[in-house]
Amino acid sequence: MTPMSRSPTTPPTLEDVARVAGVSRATVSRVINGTRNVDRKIQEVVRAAIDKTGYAPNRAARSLVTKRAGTIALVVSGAGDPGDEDAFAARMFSDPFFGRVASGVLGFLRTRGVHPVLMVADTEPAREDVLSFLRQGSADGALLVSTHAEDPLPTRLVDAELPAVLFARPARPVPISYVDLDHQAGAKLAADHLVRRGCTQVATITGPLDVPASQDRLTGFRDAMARHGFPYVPIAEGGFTSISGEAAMERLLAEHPDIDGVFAANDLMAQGALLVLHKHRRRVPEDVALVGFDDSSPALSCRPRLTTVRQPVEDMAAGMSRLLLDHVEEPGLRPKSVIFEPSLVVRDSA
Amino acid sequence: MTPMSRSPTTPPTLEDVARVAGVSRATVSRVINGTRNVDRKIQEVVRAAIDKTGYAPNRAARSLVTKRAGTIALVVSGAGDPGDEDAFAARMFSDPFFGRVASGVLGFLRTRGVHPVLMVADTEPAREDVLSFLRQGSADGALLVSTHAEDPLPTRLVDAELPAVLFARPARPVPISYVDLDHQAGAKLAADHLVRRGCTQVATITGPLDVPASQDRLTGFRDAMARHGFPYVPIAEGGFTSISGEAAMERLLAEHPDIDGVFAANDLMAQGALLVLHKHRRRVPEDVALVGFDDSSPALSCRPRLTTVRQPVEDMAAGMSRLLLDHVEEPGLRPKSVIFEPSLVVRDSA
DNA sequence: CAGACTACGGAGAGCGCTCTCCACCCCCGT
DNA sequence: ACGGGGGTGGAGAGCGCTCTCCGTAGTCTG
Repeated sequence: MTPMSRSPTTPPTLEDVARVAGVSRATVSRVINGTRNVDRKIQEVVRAAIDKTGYAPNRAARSLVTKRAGTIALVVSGAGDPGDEDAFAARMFSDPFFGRVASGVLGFLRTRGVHPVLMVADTEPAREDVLSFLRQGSADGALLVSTHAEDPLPTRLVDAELPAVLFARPARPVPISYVDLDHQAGAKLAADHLVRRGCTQVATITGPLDVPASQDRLTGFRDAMARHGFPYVPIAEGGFTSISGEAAMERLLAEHPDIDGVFAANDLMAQGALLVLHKHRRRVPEDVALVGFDDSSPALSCRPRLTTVRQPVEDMAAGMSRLLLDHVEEPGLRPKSVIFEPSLVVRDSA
Repeated sequence: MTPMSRSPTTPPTLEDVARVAGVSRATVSRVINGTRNVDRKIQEVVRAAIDKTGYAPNRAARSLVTKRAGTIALVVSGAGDPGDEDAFAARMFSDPFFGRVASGVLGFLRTRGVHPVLMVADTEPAREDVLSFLRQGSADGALLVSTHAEDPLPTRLVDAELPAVLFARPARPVPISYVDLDHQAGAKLAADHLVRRGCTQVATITGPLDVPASQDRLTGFRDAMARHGFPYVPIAEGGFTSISGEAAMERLLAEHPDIDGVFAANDLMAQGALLVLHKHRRRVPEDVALVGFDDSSPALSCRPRLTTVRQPVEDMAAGMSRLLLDHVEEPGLRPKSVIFEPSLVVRDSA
């Protein structure tokens, strides 16, 4: 009942540390945050007291006054199948691409003491959830990996003046920061390589044509091929999945049996194409040369291993995180974009 | 300078809503949290005021008094390669298995207003980070997906009396809750299927033998084979990756060229094995029947599609989350374990 | 040596919320 | 008519932290 009695289950507070160290709360706070010069000796005493008490600063209390959560939302956004919300998350998270994004984000944030909260925004309530999460100050900003061209979230975030950065340019113009790849340059890399190899009947499997990245890869590929003297490139649209790649390859083969080179707009679809080419007894790369895009894990687990356009996803994710932290620091900052350069990774398939 | 002037950039607080509604802070709080009966009319007035002000409760302030963060840590734990910390994260997150875990966790939490914070604990500082994150009250508990047999994190979590639940039984006994699969039953499913198909020269590619799941799958497989009259089962140890599966299959083929059935302890290794079998011109399933484990995405993108032992990972992840929330609710709760049943998914490879 | 300035510790006011008390009102029984 | 009790709103005390403001001591300048 004495005032000094404190339940042993209650974690130590700044006050406790201050008492043990024989200084004031403010001083302990200064030592912890390094905000101002504190005498060497006192610093040591305080640190000893921290160790002794096992003190850990309470994040909620700190956030309350600093108005910083120290977390950001990592949002995977897209259109879920109504009635099967989990399927969207499952699909996204099993895409090796997302794994690389997460890894890049984590790698960058880990040194800044910021932590990502995983969120899925595939339905309207889920989007509301993201918005209110940010408005509550539970996260200082949002990193958005959007899969859907008509995603309303970027606009809503901008309207609410919440710091946010996109992975990839939005389909419709929104004044928001993003990182992206020079997709056209990447596609050109693929085209040049195919032509250099001597391919003359080249086709491409595109991604869903409502997403800008797919469009750009297609445009870049066509332009480059045209410049090489090939004005016509057969195309088959896929959906960035292995299965859709198979279907697209089947179509291509049916309509253009003499194909000797294929550019698939991502590795997953290239993997599917490979299966179909095997089935049709086309040797890769001898009969048909195949170039993928992304340089994700399937590129390596395929046989032959995929020649592919490398997207520096981890770097892009890190860049996206950096951009977001900038926006969090300085709320007025106007939107920026950072474009990364792809590179060709030559392996066995072309 | 009048007291009513409030910067327009400052988000509205409970106080503001109360003023607009003409009631007290406490009443607004009660309406929002539904903690006590509030007069119908007043409820409506308050809700109108909330809409009008665009109020969103400040999470930090709430956490400060409720001592609940409303978030949990989703920790991927293992041993990183020193000097290349990011590689670990990259590997883990691109494993389709992890994607399913994340998706299951998210699916469960989404309805409870709890959010997962993604963390990697591959190095000592990273482990410290996880621990202090929890001790700071930034998260109410931890979900641990451990890949490493000697992972010290579970013990440290228990010692610090922090709520935590593991995915899979820890290698060394620790008084902690976990969900797991009946791996032995799963392996038996594979063995029975292979024998039923008429295989007589059956081998297995195991996971790393220091992790319990690998041991159990091996033991279960051997026992079942023995019961079928096959006392000897050649084994090759892999590392749960596609590459390691290739190497293991090569070894198996070199030492036992007459093999006609293989059980791989996960789909990724089965995928690798498939590549090697193709290379050696063994038809699957005609010459060699192959059964995987997990039923993850590679099982479907392989050709032939993999017959595999399905692990209900999403359900397990949801169960893990539920267990954790129970522990958060009731700190004294003693450890529980929940074991899930596998099932056989018959496709084309066996 | 006065005056001014620098360096550094302490006091105390909040940050926005929840929750315990307390006050009040109205309805009931006697 | 009056006391008791259930239902409901308000007041106010913190939760643990940061940060501004102030005080004191030591240092420098002319």
